[in-house]
Amino acid sequence: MNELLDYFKQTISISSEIENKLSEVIKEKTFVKGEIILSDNSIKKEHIFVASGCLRSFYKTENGKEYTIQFAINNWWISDYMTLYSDAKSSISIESLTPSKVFILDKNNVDKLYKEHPAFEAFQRKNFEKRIAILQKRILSLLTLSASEKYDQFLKDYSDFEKIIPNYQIASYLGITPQSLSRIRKERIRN
Amino acid sequence: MNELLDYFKQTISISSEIENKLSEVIKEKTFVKGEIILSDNSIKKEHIFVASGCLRSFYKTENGKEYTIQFAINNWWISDYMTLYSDAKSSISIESLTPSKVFILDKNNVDKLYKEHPAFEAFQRKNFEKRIAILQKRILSLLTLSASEKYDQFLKDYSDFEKIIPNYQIASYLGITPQSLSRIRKERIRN
DNA sequence: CACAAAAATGAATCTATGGTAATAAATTAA
DNA sequence: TTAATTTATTACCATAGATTCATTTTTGTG
Repeated sequence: MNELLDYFKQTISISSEIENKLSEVIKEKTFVKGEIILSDNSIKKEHIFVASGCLRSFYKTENGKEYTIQFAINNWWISDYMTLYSDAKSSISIESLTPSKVFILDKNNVDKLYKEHPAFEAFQRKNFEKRIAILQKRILSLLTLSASEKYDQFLKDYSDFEKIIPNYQIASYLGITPQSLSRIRKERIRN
Repeated sequence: MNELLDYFKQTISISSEIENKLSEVIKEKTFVKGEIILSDNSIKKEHIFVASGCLRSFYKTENGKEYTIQFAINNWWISDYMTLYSDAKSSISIESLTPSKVFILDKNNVDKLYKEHPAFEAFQRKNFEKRIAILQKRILSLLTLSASEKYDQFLKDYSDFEKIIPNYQIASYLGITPQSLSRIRKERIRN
């Protein structure tokens, strides 16, 4: 059972020839809760597809503070886009918040895939368009919203799995402290 | 003289047949300083390429506050990505900060282009990768940096044309008030 | 279960940045 | 050039959210 192939097949038709090739380059891995999938000193250029479980990508400052870039569940991609697509050396880690199963694709293999199968390129181009819109929206949120409003937005955007994620990580996604988030939550219970 | 064609030709080879087709769908427009290129109630889905001058895209809240999403000069793209690529109705405007010359491509025409000429799709896919890395980087800046540090980053990222942009717009890009920016600048002169 | 570790909450300051308002400087228009 | 308008600066007070530190609650493990 390969959820990634299923995911592709939802949108593009895949010949058995392509399917075989894909199966060769897709690496399936499973992780336990808390396990690190990609560490911040890695130079690996990989695309990560989540089949099950919940993952988180985050940046860690010199003094140990963590900032969450993204959460991801079933059928989401999560990767270190700065390492993948720019020369900026980033220090992003990806960890598994729950037991998880992921499929990992090496950048080189994906690049080959684009060349050999234009349908993948089109597929990915559309994916990227969606991602750009999402990132843009997040930037606007960060610019315009208060802590409480950002939390609202988060609850809406991640309603599917908000409950799995510890509050201190939600706070690190919103750019606020766990204490602030706690205060906001308290306020809400009152009202 | 069509700078957009030159821009394409830097990366992909363009037959005279494609060139003709492109010339048909590329609309050249010039704007004076302060002119609005795309207004926030427009539903137009357009890609905008800057040939000369400096443009700015921004979001305006109900109470009139402006938040700058992006600046763009020569050979940059600037568009309302949320309108282009998601159903989220956004209220983004694009204005010309200087006299400018731009090329406008309708979304439909671009989509056709992808279908008919895979090289464009590949080209755009790579563009999008870069853009994703840039947006990711901005999100990290907004999450981790102080006002002063964000200003530093801005001066680095936009060093080419920092001087053209009024400070109150820089402030709106950083997510701070003009007064705060002024304070930061004063500090720097002192030191 | 019981203990240890991690996470969440709470309360008391502190501080960076916001808001307001007045003035000065710069730009634009006449 | 001058007047009008826009932008930038300054100062003073207000406040959202940070920081610090203690306490409680939850989660994980032998």
